[in-house]
Amino acid sequence: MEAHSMSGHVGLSGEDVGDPDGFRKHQNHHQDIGDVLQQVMAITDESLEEAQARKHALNCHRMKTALFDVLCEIKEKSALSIQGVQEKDSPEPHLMRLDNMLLAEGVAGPERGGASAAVVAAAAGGSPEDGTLEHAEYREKLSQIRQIYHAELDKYEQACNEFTSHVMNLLREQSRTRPISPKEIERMVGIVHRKFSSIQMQLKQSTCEAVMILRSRFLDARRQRRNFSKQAVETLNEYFYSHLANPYPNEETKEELAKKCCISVAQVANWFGNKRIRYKKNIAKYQEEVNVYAMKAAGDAVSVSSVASSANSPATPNSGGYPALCYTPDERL
DNA sequence: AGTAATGATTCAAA
DNA sequence: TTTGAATCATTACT
Repeated sequence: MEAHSMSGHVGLSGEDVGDPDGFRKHQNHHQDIGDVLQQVMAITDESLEEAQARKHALNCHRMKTALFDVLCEIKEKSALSIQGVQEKDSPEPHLMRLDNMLLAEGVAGPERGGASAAVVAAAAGGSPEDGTLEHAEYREKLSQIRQIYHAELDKYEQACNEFTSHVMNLLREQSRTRPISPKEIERMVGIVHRKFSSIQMQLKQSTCEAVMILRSRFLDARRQRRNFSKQAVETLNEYFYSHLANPYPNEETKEELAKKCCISVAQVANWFGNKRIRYKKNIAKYQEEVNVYAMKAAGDAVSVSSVASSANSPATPNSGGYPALCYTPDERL
């Protein structure tokens, strides 16, 4: 009687209240289900063998199909909420950036020579011939990073696959006792993959950092500075001091100077940038240079005019110590 | 060795 | 984008 009243809420919908047989059956079922649930709840406290045995027993239980149906029903109802929590597939712009960078640095993607290193060297304004020798060590280190990167990546891939198949086996096994749709398995696999890809991203991140450090260590142009030739400095100074009022060569002039000095336009721009600020900072220090180049310019003018007008003018004083070969007319010999 | 000179880079401002 | 300013890292010199 108490059982009846206790479980009244279940029996309310039943039309079999007056049916003793049906009632008995119902009661038995309730007790049965209670037992089964008890067993299920206790399963975590048991040893593995016991649990396996219990699982087997449950699978063979006569109520199993009924339980399964109940689970299916519950799942059906909660399916909506699961559908609502659809995983949003974020495109991961950060990951894309890392990938692109690794590809650009030659860490990811196909094996290749020091193409990127050469490009970087050229962009930095170095002369093209100094590339290969200086970058041998760089390439070696880069390939080390590359090797480690790929080894790690493979390891992660393998671990991911192992784990995925493990999870899938587990789910398949579980699908015997509870309803699991392929979609759910797919979702779990997706979660696993995302976890592993986040680990991969860490690897990519640190690889990127390592490459950046390596790059700044070896490819930084400051580390292989070569002074310009005397002739180049001469040419640049000539322009600078003869345009002291406005030492800002336009693009065309820069190109011209670059060609004359066998350096890049960027280097010309650098030189003028440095020269302007350093001159301005300490004009007194550069006064001597000002005089030297002023005299030179004057000397040039005289020399040119003398050549043009009369071949036997008084010898121009070669005071500045500038290379005579550039200015001495051949007819002098 | 210590220091000055020098080419390159970075970053803010115009 | 270009420039100025500060700074870095190397080379040249004493």
